[in-house]
Amino acid sequence: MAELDDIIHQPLRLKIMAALNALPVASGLEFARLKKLTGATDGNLGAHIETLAKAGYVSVEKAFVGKKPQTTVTATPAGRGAFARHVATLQEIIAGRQG
Amino acid sequence: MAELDDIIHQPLRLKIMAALNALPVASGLEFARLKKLTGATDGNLGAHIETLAKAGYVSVEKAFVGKKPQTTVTATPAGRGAFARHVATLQEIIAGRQG
DNA sequence: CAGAGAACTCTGTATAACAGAGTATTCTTT
DNA sequence: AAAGAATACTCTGTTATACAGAGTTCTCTG
Repeated sequence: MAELDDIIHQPLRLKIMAALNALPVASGLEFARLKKLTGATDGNLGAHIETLAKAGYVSVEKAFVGKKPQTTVTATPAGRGAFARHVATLQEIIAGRQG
Repeated sequence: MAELDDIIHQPLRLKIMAALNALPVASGLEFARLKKLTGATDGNLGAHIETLAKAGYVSVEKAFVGKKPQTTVTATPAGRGAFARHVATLQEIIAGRQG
């Protein structure tokens, strides 16, 4: 049976990757938006973003916008590829193909 | 964002539920077949089946067939419902609907 | 410099996945 | 009856990690 990507499979990270993957290539989401979207505490969210970044699935850009710091997270091509494969594997399992 | 079913989300249990869900209602799979399908060790597989049984998602029937013990696992209506909801939630997340 | 806001980093707790060892049950063979 | 084989557990110890919340860093404002 097909193997799922452990990095992506965790619910919070799956949500992050799905949200980023739905965006046009090379655009991202801000930390605050992701926090609202996922409902995670900021410590926890930061840790998961780091896990994704270490895997090379997202890139993180920090900047000051106006007077406030802003972190933007963007899916990398590798991240989009891994997400697509993960989804394909999920669909295969869900469909009940028992090969 | 929609919440996933923790019981079902775990990879091994997802595979078990998907395999059982694909069968005609009221038919099940034997322990040995599930073991082969998932690649789990028997201790681990037994533990996951118990978790699913405790949640009311599967029923477990033990019998002797010929000279050998045989355990058959079957998805309950509740299990099928939970699986369907879980899949719907997954699809929603994967589609990137950020509501 | 005090204070505010954003995004961390760190720490401790709790959960739980997993492999592998040992056990119970049943039948077969001797 | 005792030994052995097969199936499916149950138990144990290790390891990983999710998570909340506290404390920290960085920048700008007043």
